[in-house]
Parts: sequence; C-alpha cells; structure tokens
Amino acid sequence: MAMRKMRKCKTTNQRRFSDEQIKSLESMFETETRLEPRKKLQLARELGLQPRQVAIWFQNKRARWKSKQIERDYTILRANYSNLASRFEALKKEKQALLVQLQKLNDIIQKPKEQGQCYAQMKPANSMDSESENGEDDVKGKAEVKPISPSMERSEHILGVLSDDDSSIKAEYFGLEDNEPALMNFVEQADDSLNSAEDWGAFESDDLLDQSGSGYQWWDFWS
DNA sequence: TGACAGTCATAGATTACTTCA
DNA sequence: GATGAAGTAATCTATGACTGT
Repeated sequence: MAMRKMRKCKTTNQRRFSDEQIKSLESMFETETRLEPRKKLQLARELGLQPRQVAIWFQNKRARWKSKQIERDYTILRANYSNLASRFEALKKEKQALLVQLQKLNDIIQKPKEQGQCYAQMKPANSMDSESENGEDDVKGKAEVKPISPSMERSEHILGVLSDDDSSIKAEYFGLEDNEPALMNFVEQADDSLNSAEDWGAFESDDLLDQSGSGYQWWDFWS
C-alpha cells in the first residue's frame, strides 16, 4: 500500500489532464474506442503524456462509458415496461366490460326461451296477444341492455320478439343452422375462455410480451 | 501483451452546520 | 433574537492509476 502511495505521489503534480488534452482524447475516443498501438504512441507524443497514461485513459473511458450506457438502456427499458403495463391494464378493463355485455346478452337469450316454454304449457302456441301480461318482461329485458353497436341494436330488436318458433331469425342473426345448443356453447365457451385466469395469463405472456416469430428475447437487449 | 472488472486515492464541488459581528 | 457572511467538516463526484484475471 505504501508503495502504491509513493508511486501516486510522483504523478500528483499533474494529477488532472489539461482541458486541451481531454479534448483531444475525447475526440479520438469518438472516432475509435480502442487505440492501435501506433496511434497511441502518436497521441501520447502529441499530448505530452506517457503511452501508458493514454492507454489507461482509454480503458477508464470505455468502462465508464459502458456503465453510463447501461443506465441509459435501463431507463429506456423501464419506460417501455410502464407503457406496456398501462396498455395491459386498459385491455383488462375492456375485457371486463365486454364480459358484462356478453353476460347480459346471454341472459336475454335465455329469458324468452324460458317464457316460451311456460306459454306452451298454459296457452296455444299461436298466441301473440300476450303483451298486456308479459310484454313488461320483454321491455324490462330491453331496457337492461344498452345498444353499443349496430349489431347489438339488431340483437335488441330480434330478442324483443323472440319465441321458441323464431329459430329462423336466430339462425339468420347468428349465422347458425337451427342449432341453439351450438349457439349456447359458443357463448359459454367465449365466456369461459375470457374468465379463465389461466387463459388470461397465457394471453399475457404469449401475446403481449413475447414477440414470437422474431426469435428475439428481452435479455438479448443487453448483449 | 493488452483488455477488462474492480478498486483505491485524491482533487474539487457541494452541502450542512457553526461561529461571529 | 434575527440575519447574513465567513469558516469548516462531512459527503459526493469525477478521474487517474493500479492490480489481478
């Protein structure tokens, strides 16, 4: 340790390089971060420094530049991450809203069906003049769902007058061929898939964060 | 032999606190 | 007692140099 201090004392009188020396070293570093031995000798001669001092200066410069670069990269990554996280939250909220709408539609589809079965037991099937007694439920059903798109307005129109005999209309609307179980399966599957935490997790990791196809991994950024 | 990571030693700048007129 | 200038110790930052790999 004492040796070390002695050696340092020798160079203490010119501890810091002059502005002119720094300027030259900096401009050289901008063009090339590693000096060839010949250039090192030449630069040292020009600046009145030992070649060893020039080498050490470049070494320190590289190391400190690198750590600053890492800090910059980290800042960028952090910003990207927070941007992604806020997009994720927004999508999550959108998904919840869609689920609520889906559930309401599902209820509306179920309701006329149950009522139709009830009528079948109590009245002849051709009875359409039941609005005075049961129209209220239909109106109620309508009022619960706010149309959010042309297609939903259409559903409101159709569902308001649906009965068990309206399968042709249903088929037209849903593009199905007289196949209610399939329709309900569709609705339930969609619901389940969106409600499942596992599936959502899969969506998160696979679709949002993984830029699949490119083969690029986030940690590649550092190399 | 040269590059690198890690570290030390020190100068200079900044900050916090104290003293005194 | 309140206030501003001067002094000083503590802390931080930048940088040249060294060591071990």
